[in-house]
Amino acid sequence: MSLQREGKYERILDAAITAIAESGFYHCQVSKIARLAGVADGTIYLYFKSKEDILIQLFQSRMGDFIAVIRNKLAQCGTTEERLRTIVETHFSNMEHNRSLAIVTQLELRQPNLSIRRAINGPLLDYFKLIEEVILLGIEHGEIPNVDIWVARQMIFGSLDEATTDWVLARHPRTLVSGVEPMLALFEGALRLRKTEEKRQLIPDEKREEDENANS
Amino acid sequence: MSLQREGKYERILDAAITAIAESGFYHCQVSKIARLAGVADGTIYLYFKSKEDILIQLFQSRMGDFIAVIRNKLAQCGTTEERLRTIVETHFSNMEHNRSLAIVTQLELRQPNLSIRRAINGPLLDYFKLIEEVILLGIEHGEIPNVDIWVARQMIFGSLDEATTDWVLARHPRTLVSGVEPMLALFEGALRLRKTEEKRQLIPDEKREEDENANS
Amino acid sequence: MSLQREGKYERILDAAITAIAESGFYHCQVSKIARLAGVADGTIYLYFKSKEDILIQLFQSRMGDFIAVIRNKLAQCGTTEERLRTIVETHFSNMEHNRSLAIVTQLELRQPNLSIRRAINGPLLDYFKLIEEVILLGIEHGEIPNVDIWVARQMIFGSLDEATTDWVLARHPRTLVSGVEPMLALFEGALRLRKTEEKRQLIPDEKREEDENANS
Amino acid sequence: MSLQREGKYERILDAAITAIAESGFYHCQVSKIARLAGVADGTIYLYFKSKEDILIQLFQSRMGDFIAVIRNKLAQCGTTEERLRTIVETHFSNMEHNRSLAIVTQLELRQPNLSIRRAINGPLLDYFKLIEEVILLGIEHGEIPNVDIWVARQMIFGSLDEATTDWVLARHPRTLVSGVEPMLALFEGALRLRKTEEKRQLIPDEKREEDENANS
DNA sequence: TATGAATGAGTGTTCATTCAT
DNA sequence: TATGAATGAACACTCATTCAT
Repeated sequence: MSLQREGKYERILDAAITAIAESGFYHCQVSKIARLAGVADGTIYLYFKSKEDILIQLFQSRMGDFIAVIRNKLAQCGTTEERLRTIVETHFSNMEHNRSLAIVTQLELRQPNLSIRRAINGPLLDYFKLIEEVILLGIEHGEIPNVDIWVARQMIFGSLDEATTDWVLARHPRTLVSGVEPMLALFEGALRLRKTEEKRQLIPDEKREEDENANS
Repeated sequence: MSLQREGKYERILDAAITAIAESGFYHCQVSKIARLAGVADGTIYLYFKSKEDILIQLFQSRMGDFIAVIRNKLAQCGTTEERLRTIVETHFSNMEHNRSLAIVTQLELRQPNLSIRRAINGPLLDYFKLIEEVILLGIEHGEIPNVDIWVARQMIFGSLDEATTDWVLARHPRTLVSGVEPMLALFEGALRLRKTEEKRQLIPDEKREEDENANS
Repeated sequence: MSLQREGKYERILDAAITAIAESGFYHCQVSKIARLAGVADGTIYLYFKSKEDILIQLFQSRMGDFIAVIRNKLAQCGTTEERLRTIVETHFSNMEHNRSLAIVTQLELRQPNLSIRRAINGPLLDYFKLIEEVILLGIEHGEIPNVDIWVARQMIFGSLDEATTDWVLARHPRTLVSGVEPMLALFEGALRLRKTEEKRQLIPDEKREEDENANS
Repeated sequence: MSLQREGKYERILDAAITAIAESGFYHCQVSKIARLAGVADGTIYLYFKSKEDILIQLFQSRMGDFIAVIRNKLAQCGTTEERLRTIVETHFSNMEHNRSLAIVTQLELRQPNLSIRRAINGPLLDYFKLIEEVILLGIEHGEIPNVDIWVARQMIFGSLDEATTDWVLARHPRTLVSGVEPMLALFEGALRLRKTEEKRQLIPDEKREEDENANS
């Protein structure tokens, strides 16, 4: 029974992603979501308080999953370079593999509606914190000079977000993941990332100077 | 501000910015805009085809002004460093001095609605092109290595946009303009900007004037 | 314009009486009232806050008229007997001549709904006060012994009300006005009404005693 | 009150009285009745055809009890005075001791809904007949002059009903039973009741017993 | 141009009832 | 009998747009 409940809950959420991505939150009728989910209109209200609540739970659930995945991957990274790469790669590939969710995230969730904003803020701030932790760790490890963490986070998230929106709006035929390397290069430059090869103590100082020259 | 003298068109546009910033595009009634503008509901439809059309013309008009201002300022810049500074400063100060417009721009214009998107794309692509030109010029002048212009533009616009959204949503008490310097530092790092103070010592005045002419 | 407004207001009220009498307040759709009134659904909401508000204004308006009529007639009565007759006659004939309004009054307005109750109480209490004033005047004039005014009012209104409900529900084929004389006889007995022939000073005391015997 | 031992039918009926008295018939959900009764929603439909049927059976059951009680008490009365007193006292005390039932009876049962009306009519007409029998007996016994029985019944029931509604709506802080004596005085006056204390002095005991047998 | 009363299509939500278990 | 998740018909109300003045 509980399994069926969960089944319907997820089906409604998936249907909502598709429906909202197609028509936008305001133009998408609850009955359309119900039809896509294969349930009756009224059934929606056994799982969600209101139409707005669908949007909120949708974001909290999917963004929660997303952050959990990134956190797991980050735990296995040894350097800031790897961590940045993990964030960019996971962000882009996740969005690319779930275009409807990306549309909802990039467009529909930018609501001025207060209750929606409040509900969205939680998971979003988690993501921000995660990015900021990576920067802070880089500074502590001496990989990054003392940058303004807040602004650095704005740059990283803003860039990923804009690239995703660009892709969602199909302003450009490129795949999202094709932007991973150039984006990473920009981030490393912006953060003056000192590649941590020396940590492994295999690389002589001269080599490092070459790298720095290449970067400048 | 003389309510009687300004054209009704402008008054309706200003009223729309205020009203939409307050309640969001979908929750803001045409009659509210009319009331704020001091005109009858029907009058709106003498100047605008539809409610949607208000949003579109609003963005086109204000974004057009914004781009014109930046273009003017850029014409007077001699270096990529100055040009980047101009963009960041103008973007932030414009948004900060017109919070309602910023709210509309940052939140309300992210509509998946196709006709709105199409109408918004024009001015936005102008802005993108403007940023890309600055990067391209930097590359041509040897101030910037060969970066992926597309991705660089995504980073610059995305960062400015995210910082503005952050400020609009008051996630942070800082003023927007306080982010100018750190943001610029990041951009310069990301673009591996070769500061052109030395350059000037290498290039004769005549040459520099040619560059400036090319930019104007 | 104001005339047209009033025209529609009244038309909606009349339509509501008919529609509610037919189907009951809860089963009667706003669109049915609109159709009967010859206006669009939305027009209703230019004149009334809500469906409930229609019921409230309906009662306040019609009951107000009713009380005004009775008050006028009472002002021309010289004796308690005449006043009681006026109340019974007016109550019955008004109801009989406006069956739909009677249905609404007798059945639909008995709502436990608090806001409806509150709105109804005003005019109803006016009517109660009017009845109580007649009784009080009778006591002051020595036409009625010292009865419990509150309970006397309950009896008078309750009897009129029940007779009206009986008639509305067609439990009996009699006309309402055919009940005027027997009802008056009951009221006069209940109130031990001393007929005020003596006031006219034409009738000797012996006659009065006969009357009293007949009444006992 | 042992929730487990009472039959579910009775528990549902009691729950319905409480729930309907609180929110009114139309605003009271079947699921609320089920919750109060401690049964599942579906269980209601094992005992009742529909929500409407609950109201109908509720009235028929409770009103049937009420009439049976009055009939029993009336059988023990020797005079019309006693019979009237019995009706008024029982009516008021029953209502006062079961306020929720009174609310349902006074407010919720005034439904124009035909099927409800029809179902209610049965027990109500029984009550009416009972009152009319008392009046008729009074006339036959010479205690009451020849009054219009129909109208007299309307007066008696209407007065009791209005007093009860007054009390239900708390328009007055008095208890209901405090109205017994004044109400009785009014009824006796209205019916020109000839008190039978003297009568008993005229009639031998055997005769009185016959009367009582006739009544039972 | 300007008005604002009137329109009526459109939809989120409720809740009595059913039925598989 | 008993359950309670699921159903889906039904409806009050909103608001962008029109048009007679």
